[in-house]
Amino acid sequence: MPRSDTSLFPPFGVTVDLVVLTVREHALSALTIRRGEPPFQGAWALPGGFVREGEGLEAAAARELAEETGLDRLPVHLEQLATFGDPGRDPRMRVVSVAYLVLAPDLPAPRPGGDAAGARWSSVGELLGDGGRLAFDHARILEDGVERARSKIEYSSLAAAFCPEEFTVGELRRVYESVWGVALDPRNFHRKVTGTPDFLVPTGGTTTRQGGRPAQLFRRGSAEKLNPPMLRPEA
Amino acid sequence: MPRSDTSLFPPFGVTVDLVVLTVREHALSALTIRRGEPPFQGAWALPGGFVREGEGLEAAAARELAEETGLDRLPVHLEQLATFGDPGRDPRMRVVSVAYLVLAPDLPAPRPGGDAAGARWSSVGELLGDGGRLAFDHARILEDGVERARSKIEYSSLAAAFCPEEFTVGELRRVYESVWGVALDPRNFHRKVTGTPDFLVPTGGTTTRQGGRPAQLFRRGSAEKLNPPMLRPEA
DNA sequence: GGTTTTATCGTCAGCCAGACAGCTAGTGGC
DNA sequence: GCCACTAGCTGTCTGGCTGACGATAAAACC
Repeated sequence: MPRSDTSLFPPFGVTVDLVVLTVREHALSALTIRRGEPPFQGAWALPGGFVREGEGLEAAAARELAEETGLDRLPVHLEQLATFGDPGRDPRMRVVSVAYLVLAPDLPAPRPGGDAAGARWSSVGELLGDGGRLAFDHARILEDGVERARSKIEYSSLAAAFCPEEFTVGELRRVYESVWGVALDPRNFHRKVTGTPDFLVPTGGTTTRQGGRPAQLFRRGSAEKLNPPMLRPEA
Repeated sequence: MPRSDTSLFPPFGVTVDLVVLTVREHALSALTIRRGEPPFQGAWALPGGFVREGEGLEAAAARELAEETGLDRLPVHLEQLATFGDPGRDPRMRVVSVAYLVLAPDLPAPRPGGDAAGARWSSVGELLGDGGRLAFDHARILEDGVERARSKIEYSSLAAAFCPEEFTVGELRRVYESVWGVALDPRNFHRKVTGTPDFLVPTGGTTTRQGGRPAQLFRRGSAEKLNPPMLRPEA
């Protein structure tokens, strides 16, 4: 079975699929599009599409993200998630899909592009519950993306990717609470994040957009890892 | 650009590549094969090969592992690592490679199979240093696999995958020391691993194969996560 | 028997997280 | 203006865990 004889091996289609997560109204939410064509016509699916000739995988993911959401030049986080290639996962042909995870701040309503008949944000609870039937194996992909996000904010500063450029400690705490689905003690959380060097940089400004006493505004600091990590309550 | 029109999109070759790690003689080592055919004929590379029609990705990885090493039915750990698909990474055609990570106990010498002209274990230090030139982008893949292994033994019980079925606390400690390249305090390590519930199960036996006072033998317990994690010294 | 090697048990101080009290400074109702 | 309400911020205490390291135990080698 010489590896160099490439003609003996079957051609695959290669796609990228995007798990785009944000926090909206206290709920971790994912971007979905309504499919305009078969298969799964009319069903909701993760945005994605075929990788083009001569195009890198991450470049394809960035292109699809821009096409589906108009998210260009926005400071979002994009990383490879995993690859799904079970035979039969796409009824048309053998397709291997490289999934990417995108973490974004709360965005304006998405504008459908490409072949999508619609686009919207839905809470991952609904998408993964009984009601939401995602096309292909996209429920599985979404699950993996959600779990990656949940575990990654423990030991990295990635939670700030869900926040606008300037944010308060309380807003950051509500991100953690929404992603993990738990309540955190505001005082201990404050001590933790302000005590980690280079995690948050005060901008000097304050805001009262959450009501109550004015809160200091911060920007993301240079620290990328959280050591020791933020502990997720076991509950 | 309708997604359903599959004929417009270029065909890709899809391969799996394996980062097979073990601990030999106090050094984290990886399995490499010598390529018998162009491109990179005569160079060392990670084992791998094309995914077959109708074959799942993980199944392809398991098949290649068995072909290259005869590692069948052995209790090794296998997980997907990442996918590499830069245009031009394979001079023959557009190839997307799904890398898998395998953690195995110290094994007998590998027996080359398939199209390999040779197979051997080399320490990752040599492979990634100046001397070792791996074919394709395999150095990058190996780096990612090593980093995954290093971080994963922090918070999971995966380090035991490098040990034989029965092992001592000291042997497990030497695994951590070899993978991280640091020295750990034997007393604190002993307290940590024996104090974590369901991590180690005593078999009742003892051994002196490491010299010194006889040590208790243990088997892997049911715990898969280590909470709180084993801390890697920053040095 | 003495030395060496490795395993195992203890002790102690410091750091950190969880629990929780108390105070501050805005908004909005009356 | 006063008062409730909300949210931010500071501080204290305690228990658990880690790192540093002393001491003992049981084998092999000389």
